[in-house]
Amino acid sequence: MASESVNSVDPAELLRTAGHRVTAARLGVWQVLADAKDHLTADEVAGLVGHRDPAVNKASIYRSLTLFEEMGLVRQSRLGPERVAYWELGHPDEHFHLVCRACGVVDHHRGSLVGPVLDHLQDGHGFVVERVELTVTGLCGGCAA
Amino acid sequence: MASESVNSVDPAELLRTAGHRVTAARLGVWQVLADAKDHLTADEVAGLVGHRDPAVNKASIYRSLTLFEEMGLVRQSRLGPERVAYWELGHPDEHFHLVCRACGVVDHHRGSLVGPVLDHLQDGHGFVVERVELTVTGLCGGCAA
DNA sequence: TTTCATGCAAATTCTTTGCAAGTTA
DNA sequence: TAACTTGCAAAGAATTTGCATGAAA
Repeated sequence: MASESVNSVDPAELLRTAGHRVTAARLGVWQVLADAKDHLTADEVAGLVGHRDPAVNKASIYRSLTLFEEMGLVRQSRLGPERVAYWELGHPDEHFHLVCRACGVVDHHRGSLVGPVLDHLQDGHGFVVERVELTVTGLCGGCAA
Repeated sequence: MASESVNSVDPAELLRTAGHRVTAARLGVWQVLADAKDHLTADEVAGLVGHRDPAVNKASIYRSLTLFEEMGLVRQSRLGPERVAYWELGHPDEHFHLVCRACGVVDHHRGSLVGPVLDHLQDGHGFVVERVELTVTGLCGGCAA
C-alpha cells in the first residue's frame, strides 16, 4: 500500500516546487476540491472558497483551477451536452461519470473499465493516451424504477 | 444486411412524420451533417449551410440542431475541456472520439469498446444506459512520432 | 524590491430568446 | 388562413483578459 491519495498531498509544497506562489486563493481552491466528494462547477468552488475568504474573486478561482489543471493535478470535464465545466482533483485511479438524465445526479464510478480501451489503443494505433474520459448518460436506479 | 445508414434517410420524411415543417434551414443542416465525416461546431455548420443559402441565420442553425437532437437523430458532445459543442448525425454503431492535444485533430473510432461498459452497468447497478460517450485525449501518431 | 497574483470590471465566446415578419401545410 | 419558423437583435451564461494595486519570495 505504498500508493498515496492525491488528497493527502500538500498543495503548498506542490506549488513551490513548480515555481508558483502559495496564495490564499490557490490553497482555498485546493481545499475545496479535496473536501468535495463530487466534482464541482467553478461557481460552486467560488461559493465554497468564499465561506472562508470572502475576498477571493471568481477570476482567481478560474485562474487557480486552470493552473492546477496545467500542473496535471486537477481535471476539468464537460458532461454530455451540459455547458458548464466540472472540476475535480485528479484521481489516481480510473473512474468515469454516470449522469442521470432525470434527476441530474452525477455518480463517480471507479473501476478498470477504461483499461481495455487503453490496451486497444496502444496496440498499433500509434496514439499516446494521456486521458480517458467516459460519460454514461441514462436513468439511475431510482428514476428507472 | 438489413440495417440502413442514418445518412441515407430522407430528412423531409422524418420531419413530416414527427409533425415538424420542412424548411430550408433544417434540410441544409441535415445535409451538412450527413456530408461531414467529422463532427462540426454550430459555427461550422452555419458556414457550410451558408454556402448554399446565405440567408440562413445562426439562430436557426441552433434551433435546427436542437430539434434534431430532441428527435434523437443528432447528438451533441463536448470534447474534454473544450467549450464549444460538436454536432454529428447519430451513428447506429458505437464509436468514440480520439482528440490529439497537439494538432487538435479529432478522430472517430468505431468498435465495440463500449460494449463491456454496457454489460458491466446492466449487471446489478440498476442504471439504464441511454448513451455512452468516450473521449480519449493524447497525442496522435503524427504528433507523437 | 522585484516579480508574480489578485481584484475589479470590461470583453469574449458560445448559445438562447423575444418578437415581428415570412413560410409551410 | 392558421400555425409554425425564421431573421434580427438583444439577452444570457460561462469564462477570459487588461491593468493597476497588493502580496509573496
